[in-house]
Amino acid sequence: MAITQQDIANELGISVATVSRALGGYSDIAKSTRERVQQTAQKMGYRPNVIARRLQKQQTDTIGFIIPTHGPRFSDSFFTELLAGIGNEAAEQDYDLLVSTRAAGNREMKIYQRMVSEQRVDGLLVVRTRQNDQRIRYLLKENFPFVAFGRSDTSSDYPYLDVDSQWGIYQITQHLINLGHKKLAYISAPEKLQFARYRLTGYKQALEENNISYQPNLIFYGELTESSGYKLGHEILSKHTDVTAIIASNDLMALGTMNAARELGYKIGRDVAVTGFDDVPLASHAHPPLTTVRQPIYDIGRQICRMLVQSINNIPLENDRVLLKPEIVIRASSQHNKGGGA
Amino acid sequence: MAITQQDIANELGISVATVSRALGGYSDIAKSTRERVQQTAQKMGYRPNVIARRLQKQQTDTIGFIIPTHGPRFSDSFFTELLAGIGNEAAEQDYDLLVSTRAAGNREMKIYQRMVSEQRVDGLLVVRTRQNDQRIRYLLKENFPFVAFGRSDTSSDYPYLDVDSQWGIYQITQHLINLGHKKLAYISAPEKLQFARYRLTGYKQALEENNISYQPNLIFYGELTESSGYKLGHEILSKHTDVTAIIASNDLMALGTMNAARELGYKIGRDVAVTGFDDVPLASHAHPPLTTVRQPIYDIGRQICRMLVQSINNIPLENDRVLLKPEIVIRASSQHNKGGGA
DNA sequence: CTTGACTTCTAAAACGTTTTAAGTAATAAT
DNA sequence: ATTATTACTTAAAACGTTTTAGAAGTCAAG
Repeated sequence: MAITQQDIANELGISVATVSRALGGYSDIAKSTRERVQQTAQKMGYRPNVIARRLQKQQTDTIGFIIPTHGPRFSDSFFTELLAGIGNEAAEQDYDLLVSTRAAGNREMKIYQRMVSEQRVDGLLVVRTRQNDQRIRYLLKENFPFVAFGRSDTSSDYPYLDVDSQWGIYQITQHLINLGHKKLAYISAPEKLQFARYRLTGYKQALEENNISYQPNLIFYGELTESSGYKLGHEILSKHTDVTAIIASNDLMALGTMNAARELGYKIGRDVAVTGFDDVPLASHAHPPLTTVRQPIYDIGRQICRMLVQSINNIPLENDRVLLKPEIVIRASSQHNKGGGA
Repeated sequence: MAITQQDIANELGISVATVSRALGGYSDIAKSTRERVQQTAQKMGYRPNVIARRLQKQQTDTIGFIIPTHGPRFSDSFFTELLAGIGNEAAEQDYDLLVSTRAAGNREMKIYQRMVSEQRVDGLLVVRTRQNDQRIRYLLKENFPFVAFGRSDTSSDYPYLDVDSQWGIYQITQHLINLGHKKLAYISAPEKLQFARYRLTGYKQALEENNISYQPNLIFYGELTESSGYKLGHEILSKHTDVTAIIASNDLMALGTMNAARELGYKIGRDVAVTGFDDVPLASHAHPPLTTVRQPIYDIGRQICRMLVQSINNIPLENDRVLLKPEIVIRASSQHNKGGGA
């Protein structure tokens, strides 16, 4: 059986209250007593029981993070990196991290309700915000602490951090147009994801400013996976042989597209330009290296975690609506182009 | 404030004990009472407080999983997939999943000690087992429930699941030799990882059986990342121009190597064969698709989680040392070879 | 009418901690 | 010598649940 404060108290012939206060470093305990308690605790190998502490303190010192997976073979290095950021920051702040993996859908809300109503965590991290996001609606209704990575369309305010991906895609599109591209296909994230909107808007905005007409049939919707990018890449390049640039809304789809293009005999960078979003480590090592919009994923993880901890502890956030400017990373997948085939 | 059993008891004029037993479905509660309690609980929106329950039950219904990261930009889709398996199985078994991210090293053991001694979890999952693994030694000493993904060299027995990667690499090497390769470089995982040994042994074994002399200078040690594979690929192909096949001990390094090879003007599959290990989704979409050894990562996650839950509940495992035969997946990265250049 | 069996319910203890409110003893001030 | 003040300690309550041990009531059998 584990050693408890009671055991220490018995050993020293004092009360548990004194033990608790001595270990807690309260000033109303004599220095000598405190030291005796600490030494005995050490000697006996005392370790606090966190569950008991949590019950008394009515807080769990735990934050929850529900990873939205899609399908069993869920594999996205974006999330490992984000998780590393969140996990490391949580550890530094002395918080435990409770992780659930759940596909979006009906049973997803059950998890959120469980976390909140059964008081499993003190706060939640919400990622991949969606249009009219029911998770956010729920958490706001329950007045439960949370921080989101991503804005939402609900007008209500809540603390979030987001990357200005409209600006990012705008810049990338502009870059491609500057290179002479006129037929630019766009592979979007699923429409229900909030960031899909922003990115598409950035694309449209760049076209408009350059007097290139927006063609809805050049917009394709993918699932953010490599295999989805691969399929759409094939489709785009076989149906629309005049397309000279493909803008994908994440790196995984861009990599898939690159593979499809190569398979069809295109030389990437020369015959067709491909760009992504995220700058996962894979992007810089792709062949050719992928032009993309860099999100500091690890740091984002750290920062949303830090914001959440502050929010849980009622420390007002100096800025509770953070919008980061991403960085455009030009690499060979969008270079060497002499003007496309239009 | 949340509704407690006390509130229900007051509402109905009965004792908390009755409420608890009614909700717990005990048979010594009259059917009518049980129904009244259930209805009232429902009506009042009662949700159990898991912390209180845990304190009383002296168990957390939580399993811990410490992800060994390397460096801040940790990004490995292997772990997302494993995590998805573990997370989904844990949810099915009604367990919470506590995740920590920590680089191997000194502070790593602190996390394990914390989890165990402060009773934060009922059991732990250990992955990436190492030689003389101190985590395993510690858990065995503490007699704490755990299941490892991977064997270790300690003779002591503990429940584990592992993939017979010696066999896998042996098969892959044999396959390459059959294609006519005679100079086969090998990119190993860090030597301290237990599986690095097994895989290297498989490689040696295949060479030996085919009377190809083992050359220590064809063995290279990488960090399991793409960029590490990329660097080593460069090194191998520039230093050893007679090498016609490169066997990497995971897919990420294989992909990196492929990029290096392509950059150096090699046509993969024709000029040089490259193989990996894992079969992450990326492998099949690489260009050319990567020959590799398939580990069912998601299922492994599910299975080690299931084993752990059984072990926590003292249900004897029918088999507590599972060794899975991996599957060899031949793809284009090792085809079309006409006999190498030796 | 007693006994035993059975059904249904509950008071109290327990889990291990922190907090509250009060107590004791010594010292200083009046 | 009484009263404050200070320094230290602690009994008891609290957190919300489950479990233990037994009470109270009903019914049937003897």
